[in-house]
Amino acid sequence: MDKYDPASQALGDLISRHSTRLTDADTRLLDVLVQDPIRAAMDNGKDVSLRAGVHPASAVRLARRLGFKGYPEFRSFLQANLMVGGEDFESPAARMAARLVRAEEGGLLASVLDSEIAALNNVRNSVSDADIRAFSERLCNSRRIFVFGRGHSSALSALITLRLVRSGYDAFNLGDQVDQLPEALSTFCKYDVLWLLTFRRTSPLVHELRRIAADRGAQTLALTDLHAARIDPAPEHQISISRGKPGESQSLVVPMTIANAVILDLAAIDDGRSIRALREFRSFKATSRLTVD
Amino acid sequence: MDKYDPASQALGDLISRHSTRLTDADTRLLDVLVQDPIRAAMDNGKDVSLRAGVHPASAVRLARRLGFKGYPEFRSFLQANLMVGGEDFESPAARMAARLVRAEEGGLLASVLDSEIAALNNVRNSVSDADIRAFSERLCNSRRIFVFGRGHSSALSALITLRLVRSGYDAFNLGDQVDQLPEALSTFCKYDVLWLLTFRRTSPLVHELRRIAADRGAQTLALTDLHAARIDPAPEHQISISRGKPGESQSLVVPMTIANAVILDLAAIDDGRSIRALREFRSFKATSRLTVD
DNA sequence: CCTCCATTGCAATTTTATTTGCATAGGAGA
DNA sequence: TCTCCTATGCAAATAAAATTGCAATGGAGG
Repeated sequence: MDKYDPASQALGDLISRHSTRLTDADTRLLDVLVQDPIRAAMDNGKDVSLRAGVHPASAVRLARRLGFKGYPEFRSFLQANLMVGGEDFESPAARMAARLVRAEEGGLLASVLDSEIAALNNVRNSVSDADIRAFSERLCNSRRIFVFGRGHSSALSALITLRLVRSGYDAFNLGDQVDQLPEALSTFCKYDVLWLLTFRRTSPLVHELRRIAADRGAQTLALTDLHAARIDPAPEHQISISRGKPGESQSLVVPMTIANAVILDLAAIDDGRSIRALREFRSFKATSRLTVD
Repeated sequence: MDKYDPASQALGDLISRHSTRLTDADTRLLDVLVQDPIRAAMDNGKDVSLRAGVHPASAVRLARRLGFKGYPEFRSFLQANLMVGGEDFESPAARMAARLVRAEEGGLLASVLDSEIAALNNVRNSVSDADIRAFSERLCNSRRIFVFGRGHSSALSALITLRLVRSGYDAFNLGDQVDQLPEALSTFCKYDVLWLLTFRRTSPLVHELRRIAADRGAQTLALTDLHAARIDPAPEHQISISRGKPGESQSLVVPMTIANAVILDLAAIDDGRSIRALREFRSFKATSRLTVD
């Protein structure tokens, strides 16, 4: 890595240009600032000066000496410099703006693609591997899995169910059998897992299902967006997707991708169960006359 | 007052824990915070709320709802979180090292996201706006639309059908009614459109459907990947996705995104038909007791 | 249609951060 | 030693941020 931290670099410039006029308190402050540019960019003048062992007034005076109107302006400078360098520091907002510009001059497809890509990138900020693992672990330890989604989400629940079944799990798509819901629900037990999918408005049915699951001790996993997320009592684990800016993807791409990650992780932790089931399914398909796929 | 250990609790956890009590203003704020965690950690409550388009008071209230004593304490939490989870910080070298380590020892979600994003980017090379338009024009001029997909694709065909119906088109998911296939097919006519979805292996059923459509003069649209068997006779229009290297995304994200683009384009060329139908559907949903979504 | 309740914005208030006037300490030069 | 000058801390003043009471809004349920 041939680059220095942009903050200390820019600050270094500033320091050398004013080096003749720097006092003792200034030096101690700058030490602290250079040592930890991140904290420096976040902390207020009081905290910084306390850490430097000088009076808050000295922080203000340093800022003015360096040519800023006051301490807040100095801190803004420090913050701006933190973001300048790394390509991964380009703010999501800036990235988004760039994409929007491109979308305007490009066609419809490009703009849809950009929007989905932006949404996927946002997932990095709101979902962690630990979330994925929490889902897959509960699925792995379950006896049966019930998946439920209405509206657009029903397509997703069907897909998830299908994939889980192919991975060797006893999965059921509750959306397929709304008329037999009572029958299915009456057998809920604490070894079962309920996987809810809900975005935007949350159907009362979802609440009812969650309540029943809670009563019978079944674990509930919820994949939702921030807008719809109001399930009570709270699910054992919930992944909430940030809704993004208006006009940004509200498609199922993001939840589907998260579901895919969960199912993939499941294969990594279930000691070959998924792999074996998939292999078996494949060979069955090859020898059977049924044209499934 | 609940305490959260910054080292182990992510903002995402926090959100799911409290998801039952999140209001609309909360959601908008959290969106802003999640989208740009770095700025979020630096900005004060006023700036954040302005960017979220809500009143500063709402920021305070969110912080309290999440269990902090006030906004400053919440911001401290955000800052601490950045440092812990944030390979973003430290020196650039350390940042890079941390990222490599993470990529090697898992980062499952990141790798899934990367793979999907790469696949979406590939679409730019293999699909054009003209392709999208070819699909949407034929759909627009059709009397009825029959959508068909098997296996994983059946989830996609269900979704496409649902969206077309909501956009005011007479769309039918043939996958839903395999047992009534003959009945449906016998009414095929030249004003109908058959939309086929097939990836990897192509089911004989698909060939049969295409043949029937050809016999009866119905137009056929096919959304496939390059691995799918050639359909004979060739569909009136076909979009073939190049699926990347093995191991790269074979999910439905790409075809779903293309379908979304088609349906979006449809709304752009059908003189308000889609828009009106969607509006009507929305108001119907609002006044009806049915909990569809 | 009305009532009740939750949510939100506004405005007033409190709290915190920043700035400045002033006084003192230490150092250089007459 | 005295004077002048700069740097610093202290404390008061000012500005900004955070909080809270209150009222208006809108939606759910009677």
